[in-house]
Amino acid sequence: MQPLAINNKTSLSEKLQPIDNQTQTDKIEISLWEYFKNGNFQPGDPIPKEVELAKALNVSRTSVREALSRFKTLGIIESRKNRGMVISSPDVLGNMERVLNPQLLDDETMREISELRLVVEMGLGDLLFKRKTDAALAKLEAIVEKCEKATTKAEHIKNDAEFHAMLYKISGNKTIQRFQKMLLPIFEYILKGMPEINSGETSNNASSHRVLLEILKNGTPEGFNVQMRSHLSSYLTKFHPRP
Amino acid sequence: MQPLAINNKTSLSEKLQPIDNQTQTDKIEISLWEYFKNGNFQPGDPIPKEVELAKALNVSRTSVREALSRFKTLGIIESRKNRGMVISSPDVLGNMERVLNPQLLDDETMREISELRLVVEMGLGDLLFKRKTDAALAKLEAIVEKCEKATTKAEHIKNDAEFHAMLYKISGNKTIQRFQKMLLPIFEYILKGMPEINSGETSNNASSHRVLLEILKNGTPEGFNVQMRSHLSSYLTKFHPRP
DNA sequence: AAAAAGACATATGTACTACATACTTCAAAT
DNA sequence: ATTTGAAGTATGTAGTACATATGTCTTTTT
Repeated sequence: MQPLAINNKTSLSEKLQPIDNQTQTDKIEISLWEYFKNGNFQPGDPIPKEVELAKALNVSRTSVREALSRFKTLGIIESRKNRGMVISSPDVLGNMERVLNPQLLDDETMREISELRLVVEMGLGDLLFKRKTDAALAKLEAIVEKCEKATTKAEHIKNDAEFHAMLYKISGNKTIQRFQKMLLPIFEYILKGMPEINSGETSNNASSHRVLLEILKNGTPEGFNVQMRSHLSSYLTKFHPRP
Repeated sequence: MQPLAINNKTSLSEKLQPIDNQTQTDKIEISLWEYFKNGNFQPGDPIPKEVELAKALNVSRTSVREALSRFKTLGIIESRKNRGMVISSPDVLGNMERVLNPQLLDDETMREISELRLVVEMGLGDLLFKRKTDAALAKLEAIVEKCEKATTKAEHIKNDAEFHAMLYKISGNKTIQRFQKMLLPIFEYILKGMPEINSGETSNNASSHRVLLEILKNGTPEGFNVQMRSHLSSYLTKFHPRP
């Protein structure tokens, strides 16, 4: 009945390794990771059949399937009916996209993501100058003109989105383009929670767009960044007003 | 035996919709998505038991488990032995992280990711000025001094990484910090494939770091961005030398 | 009466079996 | 030679049984 003598000066977690709390499937997942890594598998390479893996690992096909299912979810393997399973090239952003849901994320994370969005946009100048073409600039100009003609608030918002979307397109980087598009809903969700920002600031966006366009045509990356910073500063100063 | 009369002028794919090629599990996944969305589920909320879901959807528990397994992999739900399953707050970057593997990604994607990394870094100025503290600047200065004293190439590389890591830390945005850290291996992998870049340019990094530090202390975000751009320009010009 | 111990119930995890389905391959037929 | 058909194969789905961990309730102990 006497309790075990314990040295209270060292934390328990230092002395006690957590008992094998991993599920069978977790272990299999780890084993497969190692196997794929060491085997130097590349996209297109076939992997052994489920039953073979089950036998080799001495576990049931059920558990192997569950582990493989995780890889499938991440897009690391693909399976077709008879061909078996093959390593595939995952969609880097796809997994993130499925999870970017305001309902699920906490506010802090979403604010940080919104900031990231702004940071990307502010750092975009060089790519734009590197990749801009006359055709692209013409399209951008058309959008700017639409911006200037817009009257309702809804129009302003829509055109603003279009303007920025066009910028990403000009960047010539599809990953960045998709990334920004993904982040947009989060950004807007956070903005909705900040009433101060929705006030009349939409009107000067139009002129600001015109300036950005002109700089992009005849200016320098430095100038563009400066202008973009002031274009977005109203957002940035509102984020994270913490000490 | 006579072949069916076909209007050859319109392609088959326009007239024939591809047959429902979704697997049972796919359908269940979609149903569950809807169910979660409409049910306004939030992290911590419990979801029905596997058998109940199976009954309600009129499918086997096996398939329901596979669908749920996908949500678990994405971090949208968690399961504990008897408590059942609960909605959870997913790790936005975690899923991306598991997939950022040079072995699996194609070169184009990795180049785009490397560019994204640079873009983020170039857009970071404002956050740094917003969040910098004397303590943080002191730490940064210590790193700069280490940079200046470094002699071997390995030291240079290590110190350089440390300098930039400290910048992200100062940004006060843990998501961005993690994001950059994730992207680093891809960035370095791409760099390895560009021999021109590895040449003597490491030496002037040290002085460049000193300048960045001084600007961060007494300068402006604009000035910082300009300097950071020139600090990174050697990388940027090498990326994507396409028409 | 409070606390500890034990028994029971429950939901997920694992295993095994059986069959369905889609795709490949190869042989036969026209 | 092209098409048709049959057999084989690996994944997908279903169902059953049991293991295991956790929570709950009851009983016992002090």
